[in-house]
This record gives sequence, C-alpha cells and structure tokens, in this order.
Amino acid sequence: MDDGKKGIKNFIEMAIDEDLARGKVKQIVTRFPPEPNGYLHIGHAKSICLNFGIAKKYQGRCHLRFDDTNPEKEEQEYIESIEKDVHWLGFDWGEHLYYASDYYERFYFYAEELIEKGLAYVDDLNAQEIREYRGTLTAPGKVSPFRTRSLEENLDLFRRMKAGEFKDGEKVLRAKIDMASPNMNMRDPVIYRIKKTAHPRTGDKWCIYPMYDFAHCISDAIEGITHSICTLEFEDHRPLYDWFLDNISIENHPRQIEFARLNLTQTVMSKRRLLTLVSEGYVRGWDDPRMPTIAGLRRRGYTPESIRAFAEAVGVAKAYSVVDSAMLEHFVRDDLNKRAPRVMGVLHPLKVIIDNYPQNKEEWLEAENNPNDEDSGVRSVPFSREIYIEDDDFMEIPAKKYFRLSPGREVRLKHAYYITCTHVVKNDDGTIKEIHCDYDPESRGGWTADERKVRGTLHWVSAAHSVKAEIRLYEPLLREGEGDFQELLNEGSQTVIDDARLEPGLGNVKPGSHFQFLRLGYFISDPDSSDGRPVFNRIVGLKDTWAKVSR
RNA sequence: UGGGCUGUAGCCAAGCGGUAAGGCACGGGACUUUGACUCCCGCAUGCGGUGGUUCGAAUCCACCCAGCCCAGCCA
Repeated sequence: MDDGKKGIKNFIEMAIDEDLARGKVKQIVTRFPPEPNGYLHIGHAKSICLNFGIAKKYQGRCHLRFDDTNPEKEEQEYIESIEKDVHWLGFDWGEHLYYASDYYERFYFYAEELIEKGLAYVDDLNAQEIREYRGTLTAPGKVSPFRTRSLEENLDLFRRMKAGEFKDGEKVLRAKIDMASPNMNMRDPVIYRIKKTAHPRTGDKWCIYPMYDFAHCISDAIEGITHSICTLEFEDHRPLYDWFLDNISIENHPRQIEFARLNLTQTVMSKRRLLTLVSEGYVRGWDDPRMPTIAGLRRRGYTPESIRAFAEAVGVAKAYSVVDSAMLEHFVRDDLNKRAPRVMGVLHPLKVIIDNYPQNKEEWLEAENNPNDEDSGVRSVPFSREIYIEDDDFMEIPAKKYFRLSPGREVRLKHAYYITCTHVVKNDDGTIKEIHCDYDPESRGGWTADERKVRGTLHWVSAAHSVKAEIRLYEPLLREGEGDFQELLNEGSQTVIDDARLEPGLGNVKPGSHFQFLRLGYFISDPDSSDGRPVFNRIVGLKDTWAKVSR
C-alpha cells in the first residue's frame, strides 16, 4: 500500500535474496525484539517497519518477542505500551508473540550442555576482578584461576547457583573462549548471573538469568528466525552469536545482519535521555507531543501512514546518519494533505466589524471540506457582522509584498465575502482594538461576476458563533547546535494559546481527530479536551512562503 | 599503539567496471477562493585523499586520512 521506492532494495533485502537463491532458507522469518524497559520511539519504528516490512514483502512472518532477561529493569507497563505501539503503527504479529522468559528452561539446558562440552565454567571472581582480568582494548586479558575447574564441579556449582545457594554476584557462568581475543566480547563472556529478583513473568522461579548474548541468539534459533536484524553496535557481537549457536545442539542458525539506527535532528533518541526528559519534568510524560516516542508522536498527531512512509524514505544502510526532522514533517503534511478536513480557526483573534452588514443578520455559508478530496463534501459555517481574523493578517502599514488586509485594501474572506478595510479603532495605549470594514454583497461565496482579482484570502470565524479553544504549539525539543543535550533544551518548545476561536463545528470533536486549520497547519484534538473546551495540538505548520519573504 | 564498521550534494540514499537514481531541504517560475497543494525548472566535470590496474574506475588494488562502536554480572 504505502510501501514503494520502485524496486530498489536495501542491502539487507539483497542478502535475503542471496540466501533465498542458494536455498539456504525458504520462508523468511524476522523478529522485533524489544526489551520492555521503556517506551518505543521513532528509531524503534524504523526497525519495526524494517522487520515487519521485510516479512510482508517476502510473504514470511515477523515475531514480536520481548527480550526480558533482566528483571531489574523490566515492567509490565512497558510490555503493554509496546504492543499497543506496534499495533498502532499498523503491524500484526498474529500468533507470534513470544518472551525470552518462555525459553528459560531451554537456555538452562544449553548452558549445561556447554559445561559438559568443557565450553563454560563457573567463575568465583567478582565483578571488579572480572573487569581487571578482561584486559584492555590493546592488552590481552588473563585467564581466571577458576577456568580449569572440572566438568563435574562446574555442573554442580551451576546447579547450586540455580538452586539459590549463592548470593547475587558471588558466582557467574562464563563461556570459555579466548581471553586474548581482540574482540572483547569473546574474552570469556558472562552468560549467567545470579539475581535474586522476581521476574514480571516467571516470578521467583529463577534466581539466575541469562545474558543478552546467550539468550538472544538461542531465542532466534528456537523461533526459526532466518534473519536477525539489529543495529550496528551489535556487529562486534556477531562472532559470539555464531559461537553459541555453533556449540550447542540446535539446528537453526539465523543470520545476524546489522544496520544503522535512526537519529533525528533537534531531538534525543536514547532511552536514557528520554527518561531524563520525563523524570526531570522537561516534558509532561512519555506521550508528551514533543517526545519522539511513538506515544508522543501519536498524541502530537502523526499518523502511522506518515511514519511508515518516512521510514521507507529514510532507507536502510550502514552509515551513521542524522536525518533532518524536516523529512518527518514532510511526510505528515503529505499524508494529512490528502485526508484532513479543512476547517477555520483563529489563533490570535483580531475583531473585525463589517459596518454595512445588517446588525442581527446571520447566514450559513457553504464551505468545501477538502479541495484535494472530491468525496469530502461540504459543510456550513456561520457568518455575521462581527468576525475574528488572524492578528497578523492585518497590517496598518503594509510591508512590501504583503497582500493581506490593510486600510483601503480589499481581501477575500474564504468561502464568504470580499471586505475592504475602512478604518482602525485603537485602544488608549495605541494598540488596535478593532478594525472596520465594508463588505461587497455581490461577492457572496468569495467571488464576483466582474472577476476582479483579490490577492489575499483570509480565514475567519464569526465572533458570536465561535468556540474558545486551547491550542498548543510545538517547536523542536532541542535548539540547533552541538553539545550536551540538556544545554540545548529549547525552553520554548511548547506554547499554549488559551483564547483561540474556532468555527462552531469544532466545539465537540472526539480526541484524535485530524484537521487542517486553513492557512495555519495541521492539528489534532487532544485527550485533554473537555465539553465546550476543546484542546488542539498543532502537528506541523503549513509551508509558509510569506514567512520566508518577510524574513 | 587491539578489533569491528563507515565515508557519494546542506540532510538521507541509489549505484556492484561503461561515464553520478530518487527523496528532503533550498532557489526560480506557473497555477491558486489556503502565500497550502499541484505542476515545471535549477541544484555533485564530482563520489574522504593519493597513487595504481584498465580503452574506461564511485565501483578493482595499495597506502593514507576522518568518523562511529567495543573494556556491564545492560540490551
């Protein structure tokens, strides 16, 4: 549907094609394996689109697997949010929902197998000592004095670890590989550690938990994954991934392929930084519309379609990259332009009195809902003698190339009439109180028989019929530049307008509805809305040529 | 001074020995009852650098430079 790019394949698909061609695999099975220790963000969305996208393209399947091997950090709340977000993005794992914790028995079995093969041993060194023995990037490590324990002793000790006979940190199970390997991951990595912590799913059944490197490859193999797609930082782990699978009695051996994670300008993407924003109160929560989390983007008004199109456009490669946020914005505009109903709302109201319009008259004018969607139909909007227009749609002394309202100038009120400004009434402090206009009764609907040109077209709202609304405007979380993200935090990333005026139809709209406020941008109704007090978030502004001209 | 990976336009990214796709951004123009949308046009004698192989190199080879990742009982 929205997946295109005209047959150009990324390097992962090319690798899959090769595996298919030489008969290494026949049905493609991928997986999205989040650890339930935080909310998903746009970077995860890229991975989700990639994994589920490939499964779909190759008519295979994609599993959702929670990589829950560290009970100290994982929570049920995150599991639920992740499932919700993946579904919302438009993907379905069907029957294939798994948890690494479902495989704890198998992991344990394979650990004993490694011990029996003399490829794993119980180490009594503490964390500090293990670090010292590991060596450095340029110097080889040295072997642990416990590395030469007998098979029997290792088995006995490991079973007693499982039985809870030792304290946290007292012993670990390590793979026996090569303490002098230039790849740090191969210097006898820890594969099991003792944590007397209850697990969200297995309770207190286990007090030893497998490490990522051991659990992940085996989970993949158990599920029949053919291509295990992960980010670049795991490239160094691939030899270990392969080592485990080569040394245990499991048949399937998935191929791990790494790609570059997504980075976006003027925001943060790491779980740690995202958590800081939430816990330090820089934002209102994980779903704050400024957050790059899926929950935040959803509340901001981004659509699943736009995020998928964005992921597709960004591509998949191995080069470190930072994508311009303007790219993401482009894809929501592109999507919403086709579907969002057009409505009128005035963010900064300026009162306009149409002196030659009858005092108590009101008329309902027809307005098209979306000129880019023929099936969208029309609605009626009320017009009367007193209206509001946007504050910056009037300039007492017009700037060059400004073709909106000014004294003596005629503009069109969208869907309504032509009006000409006759004079301005000011407050004592010199600010504009209201402006007065005359309208041309012959211009009903926004055109005249003489076809005279009227360059400016303004959006407006009937004062008496309008509903007050709260509008939240957003700017990037971070200012442009380099440095620590906390120093780059944009204090003005949110602006709240509490006296905007909207056309009456917007008084009671259900949360999550998208609109284009004519000439202003795309907006979505926020769950904070209450009866008679709508709240809207601006998703993104329209492209604004005038803003550039006037700059 | 260890290992792994990556360098194509302002930002992404195709390209796989035959003479630099596409998107975003940007600039110009047309259209316009949204200064939106849409539509045209422009935007790398150049592919991190230097040599080499070849009739021909972003693609192959050599050397060099730059950036990212790795020393959790995190994932």
